[in-house]
Amino acid sequence: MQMDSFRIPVQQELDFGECRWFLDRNFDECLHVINGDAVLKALTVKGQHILFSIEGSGDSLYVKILQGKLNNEIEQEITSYISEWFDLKRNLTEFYALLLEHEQLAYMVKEYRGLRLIGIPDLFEAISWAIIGQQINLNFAYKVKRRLVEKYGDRIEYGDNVYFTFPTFNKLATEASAEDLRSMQFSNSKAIYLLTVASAFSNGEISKSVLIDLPDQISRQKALTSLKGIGIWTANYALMKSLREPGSIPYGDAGLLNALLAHGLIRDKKDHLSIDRLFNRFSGWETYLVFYLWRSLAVRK
DNA sequence: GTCCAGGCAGTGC
DNA sequence: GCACTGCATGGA
Repeated sequence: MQMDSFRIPVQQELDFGECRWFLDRNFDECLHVINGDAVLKALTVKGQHILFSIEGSGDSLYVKILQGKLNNEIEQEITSYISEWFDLKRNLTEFYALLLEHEQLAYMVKEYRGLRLIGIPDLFEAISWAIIGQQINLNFAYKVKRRLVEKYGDRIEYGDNVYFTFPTFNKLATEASAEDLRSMQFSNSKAIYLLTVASAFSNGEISKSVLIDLPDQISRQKALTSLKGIGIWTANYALMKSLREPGSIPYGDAGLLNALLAHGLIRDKKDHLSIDRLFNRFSGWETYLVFYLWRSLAVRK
């Protein structure tokens, strides 16, 4: 019998249930599916359409290939994708120590322990998702993303369901027009932003490795914000989710500000002093703090 | 009708 | 550099 599965050992503290729950949060997510204890995801790996499921089991993740052929190369690619996605290599001890020192936030250690900062390994996807999410509520943002993904992403059918991958920049750069995006309820400007970014990726002007090769966070930020439609929020969101820059705070984020208000950590949304002071206490862990604050906004069913 | 949502570009100092 | 203003698009 063919073994289409493998395990990824996890050395760090991980509560897969917490992560899985965050991946859903009652939103209409189209890029993965929660099925019982498992998370199902489609990816194009080395040109091959792969559908896999992940389950947490003790000190490892159990990955099963549901569609596509497993070989060493594919296993490596998927392993590194999952490792990035769930930030499996980071030791959170220091972050939890900092949280415990904070009166209003200490509870998070107990509540959310083992929740990893869920990332978006594909930089183009991270930026696109940020652009879609600019200044609109998340429910609507997920709807728009679904339309985009269902039209331009790769599809994999399995069982009674269809699974999608995020569209490639080449596909969007060559096949999508502003009018196409408008019909999916992109605003005029966002349609332009997305196409601009797609062609910037397409002509090699920007990519994950281009950014990684830059000397520091500031220059990465500048490289991103030089593109029309990418402001500080979008740039830092992408750096946080895709490059995992620990200090890339998505300043001005509506959810972040609401969470800070809800915890009584700022007087109002312009209380920049308190925000800076808080993040200074979490130096090196700023994005983890942002992520846990976002987590605090989501309500369990 | 009003307010808000995981903002951005432009302007004025 | 910063604060403020207009703008865009829906949803509650």
